[in-house]
Amino acid sequence: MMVESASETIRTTPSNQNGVSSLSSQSDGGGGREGGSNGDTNGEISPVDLLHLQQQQVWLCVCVPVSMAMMTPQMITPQQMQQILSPPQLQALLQQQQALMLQQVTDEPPGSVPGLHVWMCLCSEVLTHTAYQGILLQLPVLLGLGHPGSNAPPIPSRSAMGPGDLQQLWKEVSGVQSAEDALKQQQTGEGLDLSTNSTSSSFPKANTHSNLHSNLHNNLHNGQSHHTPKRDSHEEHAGSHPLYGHGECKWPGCEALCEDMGQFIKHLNNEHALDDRSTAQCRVQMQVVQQLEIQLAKESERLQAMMTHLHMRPSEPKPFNQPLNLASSGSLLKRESEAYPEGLPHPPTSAAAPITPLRQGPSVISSSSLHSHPHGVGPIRRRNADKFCTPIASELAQNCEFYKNADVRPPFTYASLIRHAILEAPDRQLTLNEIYNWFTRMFAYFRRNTATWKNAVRHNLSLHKCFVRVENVKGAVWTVDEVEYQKRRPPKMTGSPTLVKNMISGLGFGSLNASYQAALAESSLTLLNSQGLVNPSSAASLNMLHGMGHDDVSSTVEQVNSNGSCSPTLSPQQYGHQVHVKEEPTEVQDDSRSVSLMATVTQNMAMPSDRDDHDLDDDLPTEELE
DNA sequence: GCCGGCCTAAACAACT
DNA sequence: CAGTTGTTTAGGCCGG
Repeated sequence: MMVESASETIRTTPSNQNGVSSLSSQSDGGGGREGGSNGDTNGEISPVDLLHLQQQQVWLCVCVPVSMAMMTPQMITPQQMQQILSPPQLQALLQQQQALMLQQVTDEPPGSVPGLHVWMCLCSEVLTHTAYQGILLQLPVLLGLGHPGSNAPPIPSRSAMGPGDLQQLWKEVSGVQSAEDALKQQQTGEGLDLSTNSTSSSFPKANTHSNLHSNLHNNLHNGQSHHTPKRDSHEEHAGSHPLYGHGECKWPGCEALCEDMGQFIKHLNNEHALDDRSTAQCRVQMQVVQQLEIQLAKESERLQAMMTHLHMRPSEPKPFNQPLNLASSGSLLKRESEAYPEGLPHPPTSAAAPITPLRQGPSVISSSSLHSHPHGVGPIRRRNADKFCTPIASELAQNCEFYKNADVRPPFTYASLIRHAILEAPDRQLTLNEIYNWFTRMFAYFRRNTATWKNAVRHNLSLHKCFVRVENVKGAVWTVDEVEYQKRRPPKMTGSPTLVKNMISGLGFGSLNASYQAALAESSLTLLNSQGLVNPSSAASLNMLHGMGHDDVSSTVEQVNSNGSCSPTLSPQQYGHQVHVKEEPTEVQDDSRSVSLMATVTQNMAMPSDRDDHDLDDDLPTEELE
C-alpha cells in the first residue's frame, strides 16, 4: 500500500494543488499562506481574512505531523490524510491543531483575535443537536472554566439566564478581564487579549449572539490555554492553578488578592473549603454551564443556518462548513474502508481527492461540482476497499458521530452503505425512502446534494443483484442478498504482512489543506470527547489479521456463524407477502448473524433504534435537510 | 490496453 | 400533472 499511496500521492497532487492554490490565491491577498497568522492580521480584519487566517493556521498546524512523517506537506492530500488517519485520529489531531491555533492567537496583536473567533465559529458551527453532546463535555474548557475534570471555577448563581444574564454572569464570575488583565496575560503568555468588542464586530454575521460570543471570548482568555499543549503539559506548573491568576483568586465572586501560590492555596482552603456554600456554588456553576450549553446550542444552530445561507453565494469565500469531502470527490467511496482493524491505525480511508473547496451554486451541490476535477479523483475503488477489508459496521460504529456531523463523504461505496442500512434495520428490509433517511441521518454529507446520491442509490439498488426488491403489503422494500453481495466482493485479502505494515504506516501524518482542516475542525469538535485515538483491538482487527477480509463486521460474523453458508437476508416468514422479487433470494434466516451484527454495532455506538428511524423520518425529512 | 468496479448523469416508464 | 420509484444506458476514472 505504501507504493500505492505514493502513486496516489503523485496522482492526486495536482488536484490537491488545485485546492491549495485556490486557498492561497485567496489568502495571498492577505499576506500569503506562509505568512501564517502574524503577517496579515494587523488592523481591521474581515471575516474572510479570519477564515484565511484560520486556514493558514490549520495548514501550519498540519505541517508538523507531516514533517514528522518525513513527507513533504504538499505531497499529502486531504484525502490521503483521511486515508492515513481515522476520524478519531483526525480528531486527536484537530485537538492539537486547535491548541496550536489558540496558541497562535496568543501571538497575535491584541485586538486582532481572528483565529480565535474563527475557531469559536467552528465550535458553533458543529453544534448541531447531534453534535451537541460532544461539545458539552468540552464546554467548560471552551469557556475557560478549566478542564471538565478539573476544578472549574464556579460562578455565582443564576437559575435561568438569558444572554444578558450570561453576560453579567460572566462579568461577575469568570471575570471578564480588564484590559490590564488581558495585557498582563499577554505579557505572561498565559492569555491573550481577545478584545470582546472588536472580535464580535469583526464578525457581524454572528452578532446575534454577540453577547455570548463576547463572553465566550472573554473566558477563552483563560480557557484557551487549556487547549495548548503547553498548558496540558504544564497545567500545574509552579504558581499555576485554575482558580488562581494574576495574583487573585478566581473563585466566583471572590477576587481575593493572593501574592503567591502558597497564599492562594491557603486562601482556597480557608475560604473555599468543602462546605455547603462551596457545594452550592458548584451546583450553580453546573447550572450555569448547562444554560450556556443550551444557549450555545441555540446560537450555534442559528449560526449554522446563517452560514449555510451565506454559503450559497457562489462568490462567497469558503465557509467553515465546507462539505468535507474526506473520501473525496467522486469519491464517495474512494476507499471502502470498511474494515479497519480497530487496534490498528486506520488505513487511508479514502484515496485522494481534494476536498472540494468551493461549493458551486446554491444549496444543492452536485457531487461532481464538489470537485475541482469532476473525475480527476475517482470514487473510492472497491479494490482498495477489498484490500483493506474495512468493516463498514465497525467503521461506522466507531465514527458514527463523525459522519453524522462532519460533512464528510463516507469512504464506503453506495452498495455497502445501502447494504449496511438495510442490515441495520430490524427486519433487514427498508423502503427506498427509509434508505434515503438512513443516509441523511447517518451522514451529514448526504444532507446535501440529494439528487445526485439518491439517484446513485436507486441506481445501485437496481444494478446490483445483491439488492432484492420485495413487495409486501406495505409496498416495496429492499433487502440484501448476502450471497450475491459476497459474490460481488470476493475476499482476497488474507492478512498479508504488507497490509499490516501498511496499516501501521498509516500512522504517518499527512497534511491537510485549509478547507479540509476547517471542516475537520468543525467536525472534530464534536468528537473531542467521544473517542479515543486508537480503539482497542477488536474482533474486526483479529479478523482482519487473519485474513477474514470482508467489508464489514456482519460479513465477518456471518462467515463465522453461518457454517459456511452465507446467511440470506430473507426468510419465508419475513417475506410471506412477497409478490415480486428481482432475484430469487435465499430462504434461510440466520438470526445469529444479525444479532452479532447488532452486538458489534452497538458495541461502540448507540444503535439508532427503529424508533429513532421513525422519529427521524418524521423529524428529518430528507428534503428538509436540503 | 483491457477489464471490472464504481460513480455520476440522464432518460424513460410505471406508479402514486 | 408532479413527484417518486425503479430500470437502464452511457461516460468517465481508477486499479488490477
